[in-house]
Amino acid sequence: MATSTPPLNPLSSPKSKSNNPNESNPSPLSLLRKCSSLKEIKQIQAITIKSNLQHDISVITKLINFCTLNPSTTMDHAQHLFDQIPQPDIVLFNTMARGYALTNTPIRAMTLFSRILNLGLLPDDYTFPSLLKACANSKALKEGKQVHNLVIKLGLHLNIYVQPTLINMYTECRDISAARKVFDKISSPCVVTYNAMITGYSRCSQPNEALALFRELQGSNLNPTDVTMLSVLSSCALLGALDLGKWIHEYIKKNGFDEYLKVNTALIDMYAKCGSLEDAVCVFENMRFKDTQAWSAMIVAYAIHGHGYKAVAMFEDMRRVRVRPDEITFLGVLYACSHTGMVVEGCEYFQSMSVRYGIVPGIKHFGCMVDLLARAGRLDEAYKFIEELPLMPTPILWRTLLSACSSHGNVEMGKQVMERIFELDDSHGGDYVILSNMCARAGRWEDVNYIRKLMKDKGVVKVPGCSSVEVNNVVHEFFSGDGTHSESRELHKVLDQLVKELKLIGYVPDTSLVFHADMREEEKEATLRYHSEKLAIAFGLINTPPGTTIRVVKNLRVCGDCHSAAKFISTISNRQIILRDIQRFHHFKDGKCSCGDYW
DNA sequence: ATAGGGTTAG
Repeated sequence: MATSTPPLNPLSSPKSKSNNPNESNPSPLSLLRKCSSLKEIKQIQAITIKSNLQHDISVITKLINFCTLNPSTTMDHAQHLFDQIPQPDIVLFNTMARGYALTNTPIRAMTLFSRILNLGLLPDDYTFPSLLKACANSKALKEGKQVHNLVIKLGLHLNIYVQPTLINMYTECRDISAARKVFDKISSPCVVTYNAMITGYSRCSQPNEALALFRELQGSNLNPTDVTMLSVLSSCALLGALDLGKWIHEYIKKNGFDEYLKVNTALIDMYAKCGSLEDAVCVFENMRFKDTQAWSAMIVAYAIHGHGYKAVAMFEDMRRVRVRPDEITFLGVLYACSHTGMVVEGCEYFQSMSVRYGIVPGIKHFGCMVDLLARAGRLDEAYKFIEELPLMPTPILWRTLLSACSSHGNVEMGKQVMERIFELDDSHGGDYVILSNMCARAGRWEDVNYIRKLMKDKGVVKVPGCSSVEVNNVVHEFFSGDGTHSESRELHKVLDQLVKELKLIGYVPDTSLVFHADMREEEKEATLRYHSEKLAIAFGLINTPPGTTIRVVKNLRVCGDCHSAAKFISTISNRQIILRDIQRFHHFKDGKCSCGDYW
């Protein structure tokens, strides 16, 4: 009878099924070959019904497990199968929980968990990794802690599969100290647990801690893995420390990790973010096989270095060799367009994203579009664009528009936008600073005073500007007006002299950017002169041999006056200055910047 | 039958 069914490829062989239908252990599971599409799963399901196995819990578990191989399209079906089982066992629950964790539907996972407890079933070491992953995905710290408590109660905190997910849950919920507490209690962590902790540090922007733990791992008798290298490279990228990154690259080559596709992608990212586009290109070109992620990393690399046209050309190459772009590729392309003023092209790519590739634009794509329009001065269109969004706008979208209002000097719209931001979040110091600077430049001092008072009343603080420069493998940090660095006195003198020389070749300090309205002109100039970027550049100038490129990393957007000064410094000192700010790179050379002043 | 850490964007 089985032979009369139409040919079905997922079946291993119809013959074996009719061999011994009533033997004690015919293992119907052996008939099920791995499959993941809904169509294949339904075909197999039809066979289980024919063989009257649709109530066999192990068969259904297997089917549901197939659904978790491709969960985004098959989990609804899994749910359907699951609902028909009157008394699921713990294995079936675990399988479902895994699917929910992978589809990012943590609430369903937690509901499942309550059901397990209510039924009096005992969750085991297979249950918790999925549950914790679900909590991590949804950043549900409260639920995560509950699960953690139960893990301890059941004595499963020693399980090597549970430990990394516990750490991962805490770091994804941004509770890094809780994660570290878990880590410290483990007597001999395995390499996966180390990786979870190192990754946690880098995801929480604590690259130095990540690197310290990597060194500890090197000192142990465990061997780092490719995953370790991904997090370590990500940490180098955060620091912008090129020399360190190069050292890690050597280590990667020596240990054969350069065979891994993802490690190479992370290398491209690291080199790009450490300011060496050439090295990023070199890694990319040496890759034998390039996937979507590798292409995306390279597109982003060109984009953040101001080579918008090159980034777009890369995208066209990618299409030519038939690598499918994903939502992140498009973020890179749109970013490139907005930072190069390619408004028409940007709009076209935005359209083609959904029309040709079926990618639903997310909030970040909309953010790129706001930036694209607003940067180009089409402020009204950008405003309308945000208002007509199918999603709830985040303060980030309005903030993007606010920056553009500032660079285009549109105070009226700036105020309007600020109101919209305040409806959502009034605790962001940077917003006040932008608006205040705008008003100051327009000479509206009463507005400036009002904004300052508002900040004071609400207790809003602005993030201090901080710039760092790497000299002889040591990263030196400077804060605005900083007098703490050991060489600061000398540095101030150097800057005083430097600014005098810069003025001779045409530099004019832009004192309208100084926040305090009631300062005298000389005081304002002095404040400007000791901005963190300038301190870092000056430190680089006096501590490196002539002609060396100076690489500076800043935590905020570069200030307009420092941008202007850096151009003049590149001329006067005959140096290349590469400055990474929170958004992108500025390459200063011969009095010009790679951003073309479009920022 | 079921299980851990992951790059690219922001």
